[in-house]
Amino acid sequence: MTKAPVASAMPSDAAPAFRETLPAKDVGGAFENMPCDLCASFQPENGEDRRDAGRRYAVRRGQAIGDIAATDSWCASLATGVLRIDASQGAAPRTVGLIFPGQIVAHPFDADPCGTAVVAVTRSNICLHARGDLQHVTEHYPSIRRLLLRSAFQTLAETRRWMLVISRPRARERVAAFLVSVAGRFPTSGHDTFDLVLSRGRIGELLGLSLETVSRQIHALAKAGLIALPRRRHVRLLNRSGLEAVAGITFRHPSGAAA
Amino acid sequence: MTKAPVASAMPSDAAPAFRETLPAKDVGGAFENMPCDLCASFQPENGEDRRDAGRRYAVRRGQAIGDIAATDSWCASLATGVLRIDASQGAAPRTVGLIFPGQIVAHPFDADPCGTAVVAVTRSNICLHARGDLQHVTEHYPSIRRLLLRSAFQTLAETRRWMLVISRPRARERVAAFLVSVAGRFPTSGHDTFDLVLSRGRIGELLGLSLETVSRQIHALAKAGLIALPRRRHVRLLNRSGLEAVAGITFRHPSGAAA
DNA sequence: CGGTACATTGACTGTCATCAAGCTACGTGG
DNA sequence: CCACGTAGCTTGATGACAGTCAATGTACCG
Repeated sequence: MTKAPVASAMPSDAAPAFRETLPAKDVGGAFENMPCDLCASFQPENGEDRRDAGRRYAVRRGQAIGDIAATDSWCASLATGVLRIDASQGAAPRTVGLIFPGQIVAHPFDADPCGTAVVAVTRSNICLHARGDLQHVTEHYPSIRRLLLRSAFQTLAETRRWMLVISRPRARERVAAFLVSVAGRFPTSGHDTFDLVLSRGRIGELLGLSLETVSRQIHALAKAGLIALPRRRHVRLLNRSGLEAVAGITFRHPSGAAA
Repeated sequence: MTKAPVASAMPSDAAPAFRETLPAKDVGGAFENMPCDLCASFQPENGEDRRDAGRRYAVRRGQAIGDIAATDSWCASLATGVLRIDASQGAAPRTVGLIFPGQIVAHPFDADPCGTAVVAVTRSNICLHARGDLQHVTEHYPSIRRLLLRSAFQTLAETRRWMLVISRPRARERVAAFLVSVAGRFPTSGHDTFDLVLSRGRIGELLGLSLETVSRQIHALAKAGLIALPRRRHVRLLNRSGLEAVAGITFRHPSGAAA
């Protein structure tokens, strides 16, 4: 959690457009004014000032949210893109979770137990509340506070569900569970083809497998006719229920396409 | 999360003594009036009514907190004893986490994603906030609210740390990490001997190992001179730093003995 | 056009799950 | 108090599976 390379663009006003940490040309205007879950819950009729809403940023692939926030305490709502959570337990950082659009990711308020960093896996648009801002908002805005608390417990429950996946003895089941989980996350995946987002190595980290095993299992699932592999990082579901049967779990996400 | 066998003793007043779900003779008076973390944070000087504090219960071994609360939404602070969190992802319930004294355990506010139950591993004393109570308290008591939010993120961080442990390829490391973790939890363990709390089988669930492997690894650690096994479920640390080295992690818990 | 990061494939070894049998501790009831 | 039953634990043998090492292959980047 270094705070060294501060994002190039610093927030200056509260207009609801994504701030840039990218060259301006890379920014699609599509997400400007798009309300994030946190901001959408502001209730002006209750005297809540919309200008206290978080500041929006476009985040580069590989960029850490912590660097943008430039404080040790922040919270963000993900509008588009995918983030990953890396935990560095002393040694090499390992990916321990993913954040998909609609989810809220909060960085521990006081102490960071093991050094976790939140990094953009793809180009992402976030709505960020930095330290002072966040404190002020959670004190005075019950709706935000509720949402944050609820999100925390939801994330906790999901993490526990992942523990069940990871503790499976067979690699096949874990990989299948990962695929089902990611597939269920993409609202855009009407046509059953989706981006795997992570490299084989990072999938391995997440599942507690070696990258070779991940590769082999993905291809084994393809040979079994459950999925197709149009590109290296893309998967098409040929038999979703079959895949869920292998995974032993049906992931159902509140937001996004039904699993 | 069945709500069938409601605890025998129902809360009736707000006196700060542990309510009984046990025959009265089994109740030590030692914990009466002992403040739980949640209640201790009440600030009467700010107009917070201490009578809104949670109700206290002594919980039998094997009893589910959900049965006592008799609602689908509650939160409890553990004074003494150990609780376990069981997640039943469709099939057989598996233990996915432990709760030690000083920790707060909250049951999801609205939806329970995978059916998790919180069960007493040993005889425990808890301070329980049930549904309506909880909502009222979190609305009107900033200190409680803060504590709850903080606790949620802390638990999340710990759960993520467990993911790192579980995803280790070697069984030896996982078992060692479990021992180090439990050892660090007991404030009473000044003499380095502690109760393992869980059966081999449940440890296996938690670590994603078979019970036979757990047994073998524990004995292997004993043969290596890192621990001694005075009784089946008791462990004495002979070489804590050596054990931590095998585990690859030093667990440090905010409350309880230093790791 | 070369470089780099990622992915695949193969061979081999170590570890762990599984099956199976016996053992210990503990509680219950005769 | 002892006999017995059960649940949990230990120990062994075996085979499948996943990690490791290594080499090759492929896409994407400048």
